[in-house]
Amino acid sequence: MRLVVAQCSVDYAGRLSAHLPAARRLLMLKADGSLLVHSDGGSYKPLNWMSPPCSFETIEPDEAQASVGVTEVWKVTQRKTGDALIVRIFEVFSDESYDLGVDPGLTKDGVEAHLQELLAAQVSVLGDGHMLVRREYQTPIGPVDLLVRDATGASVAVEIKRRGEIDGVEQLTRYLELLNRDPLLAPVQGVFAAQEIKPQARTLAEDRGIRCVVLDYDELRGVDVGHTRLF
Amino acid sequence: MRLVVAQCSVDYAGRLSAHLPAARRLLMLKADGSLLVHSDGGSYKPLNWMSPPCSFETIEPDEAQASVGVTEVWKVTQRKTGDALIVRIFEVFSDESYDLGVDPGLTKDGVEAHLQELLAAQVSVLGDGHMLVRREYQTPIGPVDLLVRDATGASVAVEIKRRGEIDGVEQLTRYLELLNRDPLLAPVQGVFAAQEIKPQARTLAEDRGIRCVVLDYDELRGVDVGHTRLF
DNA sequence: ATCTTAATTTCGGCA
DNA sequence: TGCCGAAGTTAAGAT
Repeated sequence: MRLVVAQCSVDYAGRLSAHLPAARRLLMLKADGSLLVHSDGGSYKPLNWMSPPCSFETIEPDEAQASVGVTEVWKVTQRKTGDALIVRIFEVFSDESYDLGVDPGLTKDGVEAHLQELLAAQVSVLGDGHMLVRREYQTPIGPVDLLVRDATGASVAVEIKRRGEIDGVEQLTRYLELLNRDPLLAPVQGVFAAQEIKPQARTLAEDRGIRCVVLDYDELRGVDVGHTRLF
Repeated sequence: MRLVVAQCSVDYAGRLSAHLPAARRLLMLKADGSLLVHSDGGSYKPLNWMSPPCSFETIEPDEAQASVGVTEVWKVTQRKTGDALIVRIFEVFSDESYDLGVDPGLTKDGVEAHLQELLAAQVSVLGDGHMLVRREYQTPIGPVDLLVRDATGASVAVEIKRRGEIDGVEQLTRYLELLNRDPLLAPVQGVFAAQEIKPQARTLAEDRGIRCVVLDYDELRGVDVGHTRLF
């Protein structure tokens, strides 16, 4: 990894056009040729970048550029899409390279799959007497997160999301349409379960007779969590 | 901005849990206290991070940590959400700070809003005799991108996307359902316009009687563009 | 390889 | 400020 702190301007031409006027920035050049242009604020997204696979080359500035103070020009291009990133460097404050090796990678815990697992183990959260039929119940248009039977034995299709938005309601609606054609299952009730449900999604869901259930992750995980604390 | 290259392990506890085993990485500490952990590959997304606003503190390693070689512990916390990132440092290879100042920011050109603007000015692209009624025609469930009348005077609702996927078709379907309840507008024809339309989206749209139109950005922009070339 | 879906999404716009 | 939708989304999993 090569880290360059420099006064520079940046232009991107590809799926859109973008321009960064000259300023002091960090240029991060990764081993795969990709380039990130970071400022000293904002979130993790760079001001501009080029994703791998891409090729890096350094160009001598032409006379016009040199006359306005450009000492070096970087050109990073993506072969496939034709996207190009041009960095014009006016002054370099630091230029260091490091060998970081390959990263062993991240392990995660607590995403949607985990929510599904927890809810499957406690479908009674959805209502007294509910029983799990199957997780990932297969249909021709994709799997329903949970298929459940309520206390009366009626079928319930559950769509689980971390954040419940309109997309999820549409998805569940398509499943319900299909499941309700099956005489062995129909009538199938829909339940939209999420840690957080957006008002628009709730409105749409209820308008379609789909019940909304807000999930409490900590509660699902159990009171006596005993999960490792970091500090 | 402080750049530290170090052998370190990272743990995140917040909306989910995540762990990075010890390896050589770049730690980017921004002026707002936010932290990015980058490896020497992948795209612009860090392996792990903490978004602002957050606070940074350094902790002395306890005996157990010191005994396995931890020389320093960083703790970055977000007040609001309670998220915490813990970086355990084993060895520092470089530690440099730079004053980058505030970035003037990015200017963009060529996104969806621009497509809508261009198409609004040339609705005849949708068919001979088409006339624009309104851009961003308001409905109770959100604005329709373009409301148009065709050569016969019939209403046409246009949904514009950069990339046309199923979501967009669903969105347009909801609008059409609503607009067709209005006797002053009905019957309203739907047009799904995008630079690129995914096969599944096209199938769904056509199945619902929605016409698909592929937009050519360069063509909409006009032949004599005269846009600045980068190289 | 292509497509679908989630994301600690981030980011901008508008009410 | 909160909500909603787009993004040069990126990234992971399934087909």
